[in-house]
Amino acid sequence: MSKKITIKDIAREAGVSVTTVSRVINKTGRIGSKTREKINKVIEEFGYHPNSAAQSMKTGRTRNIFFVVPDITNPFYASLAKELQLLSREKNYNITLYNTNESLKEELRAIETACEVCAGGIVFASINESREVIDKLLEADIPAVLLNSYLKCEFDTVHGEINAGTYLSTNYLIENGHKVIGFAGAPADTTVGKSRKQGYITALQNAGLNVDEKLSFEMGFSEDAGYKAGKYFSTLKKKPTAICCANDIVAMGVLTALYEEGIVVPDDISIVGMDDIIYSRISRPPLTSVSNDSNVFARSAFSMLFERIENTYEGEPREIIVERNLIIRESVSTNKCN
Amino acid sequence: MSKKITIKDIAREAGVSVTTVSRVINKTGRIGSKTREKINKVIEEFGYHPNSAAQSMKTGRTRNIFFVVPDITNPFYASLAKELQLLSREKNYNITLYNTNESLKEELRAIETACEVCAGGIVFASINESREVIDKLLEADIPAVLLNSYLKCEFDTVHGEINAGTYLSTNYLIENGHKVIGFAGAPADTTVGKSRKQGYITALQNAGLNVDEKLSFEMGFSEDAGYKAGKYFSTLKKKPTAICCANDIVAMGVLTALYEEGIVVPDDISIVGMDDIIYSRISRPPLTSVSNDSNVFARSAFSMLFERIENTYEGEPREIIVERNLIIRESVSTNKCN
DNA sequence: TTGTAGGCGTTATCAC
DNA sequence: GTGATAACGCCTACAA
Repeated sequence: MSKKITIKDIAREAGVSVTTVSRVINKTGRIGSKTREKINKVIEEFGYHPNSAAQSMKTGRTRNIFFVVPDITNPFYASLAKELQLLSREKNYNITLYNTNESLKEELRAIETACEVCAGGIVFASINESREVIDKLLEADIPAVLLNSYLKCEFDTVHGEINAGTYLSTNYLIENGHKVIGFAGAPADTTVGKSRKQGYITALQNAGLNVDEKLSFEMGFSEDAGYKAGKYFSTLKKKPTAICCANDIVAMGVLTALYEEGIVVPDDISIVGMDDIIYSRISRPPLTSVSNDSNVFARSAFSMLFERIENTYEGEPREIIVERNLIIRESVSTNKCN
Repeated sequence: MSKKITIKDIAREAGVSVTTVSRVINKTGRIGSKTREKINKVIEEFGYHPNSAAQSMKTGRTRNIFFVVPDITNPFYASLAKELQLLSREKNYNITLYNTNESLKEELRAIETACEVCAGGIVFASINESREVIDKLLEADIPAVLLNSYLKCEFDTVHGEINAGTYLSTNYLIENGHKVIGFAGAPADTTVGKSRKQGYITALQNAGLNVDEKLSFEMGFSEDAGYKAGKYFSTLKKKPTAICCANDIVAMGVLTALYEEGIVVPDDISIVGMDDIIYSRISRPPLTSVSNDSNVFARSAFSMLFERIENTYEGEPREIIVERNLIIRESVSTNKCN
């Protein structure tokens, strides 16, 4: 914007007052159609755009939504970001990306920052729900929606069916005759981690199978954690015949470790992942996984958020549950009976 | 920020004028150390943060840098975004994410949007350089750095060695005895696409090998494009013994198609990728690739951008060239002589 | 070294 | 329907 043209220039040029111009920009109040046309023409002609700093100084809000994520490098969140940005653009909003690295401190700081810049909304994704975050969000008084939070709270949330993902995948393993099943990946001290572990345990228990803590390797959601888990399992005398992984990235790490150890998947050990990231299709073997549709997350979050922003909905907090489905590929051996 | 505290509140509480407070905030002008301490204490105590809308209304700039990318879903850009955000946070800047989907129209719109919100800087990544973008950037008059642009222009740039990536990988293929080598992926009408193709061609020519257009399948940087390329190559009577892929994602698609067709990599056909995304390690076989260090990109871009923002450097446009290295894994058969 | 006052571009509250 | 005018919170000459 080389020469800044303001609402005043438009008003002068159109021979009206700034008030009137402001009114047609914001579509507020009644305006004669001839006046409106005239003004719109001038706006068009001059390529005028309202200065958003000035706008938000008045309104105390910017057209800017904070997207707070544990790790943008995770394809699930990257896709989410992409869709969110697309949706936001249609409403003339921008997306501010805030990567927390799964740290509570950063999550809190993200909210503070959102306040400082008067963010118009927050889409908050975490692997660990905490009352601290919610309180801070409340205090911030910015419309927000929580992703992957199972906590009952004051905000709209969208999440997968609780515990369902690993339940589905573990159950599939059981159906295929597996009885000694390992669990890899999720950090034990996070909400999402606990939930994933619980799905695994429930499936085992429902089938009357033992839960053996030696068969759980809970470290983190990274490929590195998966790699270590794979190494660990390969040292066991009584190896599992299958491993349920907390997400696909972890599964990839497990795959790499097993490959290095000369263990063949799925012939020796079966693997299931979770999230169905696009790379699960191209792994060898293609990874059986559980869907976690980022676009559904994005759209649900977005529409709820905007109803809050535009005061279209002011009722009780809502909860959208995203269906999960087993995606069967080739990383699980069938009819294993040992 | 429930109750908004302003600079006035701080001034009143500290028993000084707003000017003085403003001065200590912006570290401008001389302030008595006792006064400064007092003010800082009050600021701390009240948890005061300057309203950035008001600030930028004065300065005409926000602490906000636009990160414009073709596709945030590409791990290279996702890592870049992560690092960029980390760096920015230290300077109290935020990252606005703008995904262009490789469309010129969106790229232009991104720049307009950056103007509207008075962005403090732009990091612009494209697979296609165009004078139009550069002119718009110039007109926007916002400090900017270009990623992957080889065009000599008015902005600082950071890019890999021109044509070097595919030159390196193709050459490696040649060294290992391959003579019939395909090229997969890059869209022919983009700068980056052309550059990658050129590296491939140069390597061939240097080795006195024929360039056969039938062995080029130029479609796009997506996995899907790679998949189609793989299918295409598998239908050829005279199949290549190796394929140079324009990036790793394309290579992944090729791998999938070849796998479906029962063609074994690297025994039947060798594959090389490019960018060394983390998933190339976990593909089967692990993919031989060429490094493209996103962290180096991020840090170089960031430091140059901030020197512009802070007027620490005002000289000629600079150009940072990021070294590329061949990463040898297992997707290339050695000693192929046919 | 510190304070006073004006203005940045909008929107909102009045009047007309 | 339309127009003056007062904020919004901050920065910055200019004064003292």
